Amino acid sequence: MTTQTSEETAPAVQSEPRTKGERTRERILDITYEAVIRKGFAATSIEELVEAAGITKSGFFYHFKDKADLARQLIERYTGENARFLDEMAGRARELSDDPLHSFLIFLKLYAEAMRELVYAHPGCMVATVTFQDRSWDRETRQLTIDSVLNWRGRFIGWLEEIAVVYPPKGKAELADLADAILAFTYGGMTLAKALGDPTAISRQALMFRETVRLHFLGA
Amino acid sequence: MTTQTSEETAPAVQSEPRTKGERTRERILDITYEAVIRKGFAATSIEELVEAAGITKSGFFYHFKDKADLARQLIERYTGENARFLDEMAGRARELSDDPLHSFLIFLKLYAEAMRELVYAHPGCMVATVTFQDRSWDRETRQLTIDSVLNWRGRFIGWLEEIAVVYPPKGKAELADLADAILAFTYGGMTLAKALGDPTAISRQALMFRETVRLHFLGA
DNA sequence: TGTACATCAGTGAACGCGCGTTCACTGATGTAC
DNA sequence: TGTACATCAGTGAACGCGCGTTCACTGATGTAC
Repeated sequence: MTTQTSEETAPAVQSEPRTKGERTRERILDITYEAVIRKGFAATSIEELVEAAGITKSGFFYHFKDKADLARQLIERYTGENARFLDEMAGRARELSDDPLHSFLIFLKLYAEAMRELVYAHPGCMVATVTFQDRSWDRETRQLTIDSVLNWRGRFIGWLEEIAVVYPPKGKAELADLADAILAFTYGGMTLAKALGDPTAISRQALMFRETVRLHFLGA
Repeated sequence: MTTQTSEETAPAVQSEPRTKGERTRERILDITYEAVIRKGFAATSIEELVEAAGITKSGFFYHFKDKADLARQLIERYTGENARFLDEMAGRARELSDDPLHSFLIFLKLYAEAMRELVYAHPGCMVATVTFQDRSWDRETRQLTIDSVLNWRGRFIGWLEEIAVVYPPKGKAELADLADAILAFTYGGMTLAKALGDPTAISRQALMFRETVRLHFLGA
């Protein structure tokens, strides 16, 4: 019974899961994500997850070895999703201009626009949650998020170096600090958005940073 | 027995506690702060706190009505400490210059310097932890942190308006967005500092923002 | 096309441990007369 | 200066509940022959 035709609340894009088990697993991860963002990992019980997912606790342990395994799979999924999200945006920006500076400025504009809607749904949110929050996560899981941060930091630095070749910087700031600023205003903006209840906080910070980049490479 | 002469590990400044009970209460709050920053509130048990404090669980309940009461007292204390910290810094900056812009730039410099050492010890850290993290905190407690954020946001906006009277802005950014940026790079910088294991992240962001402010009001 | 077996995707009941909380009691210190 | 009582700052033992985890079992689907 209760064969509720759960109307396919598909989790984003990514090759839609084939088997029934896959779908259940994805559903649990969706529910977990939402709960962890709201309350933290330690405060999220398996009991509430399985109730929301419409299975039993033992069903949960069919899909996940233990709670730490759930954490690891969650982070793997969302660092991946974050990477795809940024990749696609960077790719589109590169297509719209051959000039590295202009494509970077386009990227920041696209990013600001996307952030107006995403905010909490944004997978990068998990990074802030993990690094900030809990030593509930095991070492391996924390390392996954750190790696993803370092990866994108490195790519932003590369992009900025590419720009600096064409446009010798007018400002004093280090390129690494500019790259860090993207990460900083994203995580800080999320905190602010939550505290102020204003989801536009991140995109406004993104546009301010865009101006900083313009001034840094082009001058006034 | 075990009258360990606990060598007075004084908690910051603020009118040192007179009675024995006061000292114990402060000690518990110190220990709680450190644990919450590391692991989150839900993941922090009363048992571990009292063990570190060297009392029994029932001793804890002499000082705190329940766990939510501990949370509330913790936040009250650290929003207060944060306010005093910023107040003193703003006060010193105002003393060093009568000009609102220059005193603001001095403030940012002082802030950047202070952040090089503080990072995790910084009481503002609790804001990020509470707003980001846990719905473990009750409504009253969350409101306390939101109020403190809004309070400082308002003061920064006021200061920037004062500057704008003397120095008509050259840049496009809204003053409110500039004010938000201080909060954003602080919280974002903390996330970054933790993720990268680099405590200088915040102060570098502070100095970058300082440049942005300079350009906004003075031009290139 | 039918039967045998294997795998998938779970169920249901029970477990032990730790956690927040309570409650009756207590030794040390402070205050009144 | 000594006694009576009150308050402070806890202790120790017990509680029940929820949580993560296990284990034996099961119905539905897939595959081999």
